Amino acid sequence: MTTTVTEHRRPLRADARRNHERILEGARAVFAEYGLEAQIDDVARRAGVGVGTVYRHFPTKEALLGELVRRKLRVFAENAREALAREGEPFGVFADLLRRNAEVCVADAAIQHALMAFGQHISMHAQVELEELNKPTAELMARAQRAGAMRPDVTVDDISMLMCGVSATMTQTGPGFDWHRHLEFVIDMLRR
Amino acid sequence: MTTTVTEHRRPLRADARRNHERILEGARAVFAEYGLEAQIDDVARRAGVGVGTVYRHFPTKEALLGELVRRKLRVFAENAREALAREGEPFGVFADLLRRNAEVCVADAAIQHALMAFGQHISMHAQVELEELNKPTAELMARAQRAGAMRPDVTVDDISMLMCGVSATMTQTGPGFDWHRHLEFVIDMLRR
Amino acid sequence: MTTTVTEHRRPLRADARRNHERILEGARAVFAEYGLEAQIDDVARRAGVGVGTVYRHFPTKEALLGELVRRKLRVFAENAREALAREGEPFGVFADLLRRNAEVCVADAAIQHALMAFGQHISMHAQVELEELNKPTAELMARAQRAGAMRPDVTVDDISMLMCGVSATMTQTGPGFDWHRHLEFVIDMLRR
Amino acid sequence: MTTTVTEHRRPLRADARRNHERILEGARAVFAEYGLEAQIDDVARRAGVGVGTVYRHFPTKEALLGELVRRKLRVFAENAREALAREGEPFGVFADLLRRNAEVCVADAAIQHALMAFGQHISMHAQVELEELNKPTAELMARAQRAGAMRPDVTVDDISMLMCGVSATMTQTGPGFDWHRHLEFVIDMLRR
DNA sequence: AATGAATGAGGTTTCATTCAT
DNA sequence: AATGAATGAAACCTCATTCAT
Repeated sequence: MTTTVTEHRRPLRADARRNHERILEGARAVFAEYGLEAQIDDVARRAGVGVGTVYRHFPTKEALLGELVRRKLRVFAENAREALAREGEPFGVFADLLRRNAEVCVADAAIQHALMAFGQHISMHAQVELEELNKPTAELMARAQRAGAMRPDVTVDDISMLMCGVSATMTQTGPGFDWHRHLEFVIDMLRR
Repeated sequence: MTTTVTEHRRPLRADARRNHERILEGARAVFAEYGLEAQIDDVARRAGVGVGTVYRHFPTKEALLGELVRRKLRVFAENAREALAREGEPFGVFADLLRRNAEVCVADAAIQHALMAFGQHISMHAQVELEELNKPTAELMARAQRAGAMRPDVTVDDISMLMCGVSATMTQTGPGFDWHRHLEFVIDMLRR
Repeated sequence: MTTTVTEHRRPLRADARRNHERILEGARAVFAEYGLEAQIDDVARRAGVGVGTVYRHFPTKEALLGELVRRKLRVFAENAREALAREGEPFGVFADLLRRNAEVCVADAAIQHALMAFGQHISMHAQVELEELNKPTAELMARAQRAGAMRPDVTVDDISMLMCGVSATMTQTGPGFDWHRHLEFVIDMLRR
Repeated sequence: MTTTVTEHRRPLRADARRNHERILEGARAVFAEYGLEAQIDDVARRAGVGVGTVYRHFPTKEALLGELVRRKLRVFAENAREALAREGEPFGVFADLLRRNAEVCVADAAIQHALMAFGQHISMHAQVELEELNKPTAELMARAQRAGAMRPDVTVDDISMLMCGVSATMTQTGPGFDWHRHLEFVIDMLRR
């Protein structure tokens, strides 16, 4: 098995790096459009490369999905760090972070499906990214809790768990289902 | 297209009825064990019948899943009607119903996956069962709301939506994920 | 293997005989409509009996087809015997027989397909009927040949062969294909 | 839908072209040996490739059969063009063409079956090839007719039709069936 | 004798992954 | 490093035939 590019063993050639991006973006697009059953061939076509190239960059379909998930988690983390740098009423800042990340999620709900389908495996494949997300999040929560604006018994893991629930609503189109509403229920519940 | 048994055109022969049950039970078991990608052949083997028999009863994999889902919804509805007949503090009765139904869910979380995977389609295939569930549930909620123990703006559809979130936690095994905890958060949300 | 009804081992009960007819007629109809890939279930449904009943009467799909073919050959033979009894110019009488039998054929061209698909097997399954057909046909041909109106080198087998060709045109819908025209060519071939 | 090779979108890679040939040849062989019910797996095995490869080249069994038929028609056409270039008594040249093409046919009579089974569809899938065949054939016939050696009322379409009849004899093994004899009847009939 | 449910070998097709070019 | 053709293990589904009722 060859060294995967994502492990950054050595700096990539410029064109390889460009392909890497195009594949990831293509994957995001086709999974968003056709769901997880989209085929690697579709990803390749969308990315404008051959299947072989996809496999050179990601040894397996699961690995590709995994990277998409990790990317998303990195965006979440980035947003969290930004929130941390922001001035303002702590609970409001935190609530806005949840709203913002939810918007990121909904952009391609299929990745959400991936997150679910992966189930237990995800924590293994995104350990690092999860921690990078949890660190600033925990700090934001601590601030809000110290200010007496957030339930003191809620933990970062609870947030992941509850937000997974909100994501589930995104992929579901039940009668009267509305993830914005779901999210506001969650935020309300966290308050005080 | 052949008449599917589920349409109850005519009373089934004794052996057919028995097989129908065995198939459904077998399906529940293999989906619980191997997830949704379990194959019809596996279902057949587990049920102790030939593949053809499975296809005679359920023309397609989706139809089989659909029936499993409907069955589950019927159990939910049954529990709701029982709760309605029960004496006691309205909110507590309702909360217990949620807890009880959640336990039913977790028995075979894979069906939950099906519920998710179905997404938008489910409401079409389980219209009737959903209504049978919603009727008593709405009545229970109205009681709790009249007693001032439940948020007055919550609707039955909200309950479905929030419980789907809880189900998502069942299928996910994140760090610190605990659906009991998720459920209690939800119950808290609904209070007053 | 059970005794097939077609072998007339013992007189059939009235209802069995009726079913036998209905099955044969149903088979003729569905094979004519859907071609040879029509299923035994279709035959049974059309005949208004269960599959099991079809199998009681005909041990196999091929046997059913075989009987249909034999029936057709019996009609041909019947027509040939009638022609033999008729007065008139020998070649004309013979040509009319061919035209008449061709009309019988076209009624359900699918049986023709069966005749073709069977290929080499048919002569084994319809030996008797073929002879019953060939006897009067040979006599008719001899008359025409004695009268100097038909090529003297043509044999009964040639007629079967040439008429199979005409049948092929019936099942084929090529551009400009017209079995009436094909048949008249054949009749011309035979003349003097 | 993937681009089928037969559409000649771009020059095939050397190995793909080789496989294309091998598949076609394998198909010809197994259909000749086992008839039309030969399976794609058999074709693949005979060609020494995987099933997937067969499906990459021909999206469906019918497509594969179709190409075989078209190939055969191209050989017929090629022979017709050669005959056109030949010196000699026009009717004799034409008769020899029929004999030659009949020999091509008999090489793998199963394709003939395909031709029949296709029935009405064939003209749609082989329009071009049919015209390529009909053009020189019509010219050869015109010559013979102008020379007063061929019946003036026969058309190219009649030839197709009559030759289909001869082909039927090839696939049938009735008692006394002999396609050479059938063909000579046809040729005789066309004379003058 | 009739019924139709059950059977399961067999058929077509898909698609993640490998490998020759 | 890139390409896309090749692979073949599955997956789904059909249907001639058997067998319990």
